[in-house]
Amino acid sequence: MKKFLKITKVLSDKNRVKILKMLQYKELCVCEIQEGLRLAQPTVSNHLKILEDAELINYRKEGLWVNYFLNNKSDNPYISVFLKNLKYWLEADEEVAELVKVVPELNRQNICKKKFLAE
Amino acid sequence: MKKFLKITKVLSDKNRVKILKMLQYKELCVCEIQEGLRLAQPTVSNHLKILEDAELINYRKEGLWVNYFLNNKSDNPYISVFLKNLKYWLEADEEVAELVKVVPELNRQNICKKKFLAE
DNA sequence: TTGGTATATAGCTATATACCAATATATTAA
DNA sequence: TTAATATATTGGTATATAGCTATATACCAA
Repeated sequence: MKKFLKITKVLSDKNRVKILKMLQYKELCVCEIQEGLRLAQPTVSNHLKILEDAELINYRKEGLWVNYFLNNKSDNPYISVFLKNLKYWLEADEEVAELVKVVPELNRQNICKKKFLAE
Repeated sequence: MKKFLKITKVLSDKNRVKILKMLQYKELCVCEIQEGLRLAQPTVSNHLKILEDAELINYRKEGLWVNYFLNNKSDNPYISVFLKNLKYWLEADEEVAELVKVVPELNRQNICKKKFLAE
């Protein structure tokens, strides 16, 4: 029961679901997700930690960047079923469609450069 | 997105999931569910309202009793998929197994009589 | 080492929610 | 109508959580 509730609770937040939808398209680092969601960086990091703790996503480090990706190979049935369903769920959602449209264009160098230039 | 989040939020509470598992076996009135969950009656009513608002369950009135049942015929894919999966999910869960074991024995007359005699 | 940058953690606040007791409502029987 | 009973609603409290700012950590380059 605990495992099931953990997944449903994690999936009951709009921004976490959005992150999962973004990650369907490619591995993303924190700043790219932040750029997509327009949230404060610690807020994004916290959501990622929650998703990772629930084993819905994993990450690999690449220098300063931390790349997050979907845990599509989980042997937890809740996780695999949810992730599979999410692949086609919410595709028609306006907000999600808007969001994933920009995912291919997200570029960490540009984003970080933007931050730098903003000062 | 709203519809999806409503379902996941509703399903992220242990007692609400337990109610759905109980209703797999038969239609139940509020006092029978209360007897199974050992919660205060208003708490149970509130959970039922939340489940009904999310269209995961429906009810029909039968005199003083209100019988709740699963909305297995929903055309909302989130609802139908979740309810279908729940049919076999959590069957091995100890707490759920313990709970559903008593469902066939729940008897509204006895429960209400118990309440009466308890005074 | 030091400086710079991406991410993580800590601490706080505002809001949401699960629970209960008390009360209100709805239905039936007398 | 009045009494009895099953359920719903209201109001209060304790806990959980999503967001933020400020700060710490991790990693790379010079």
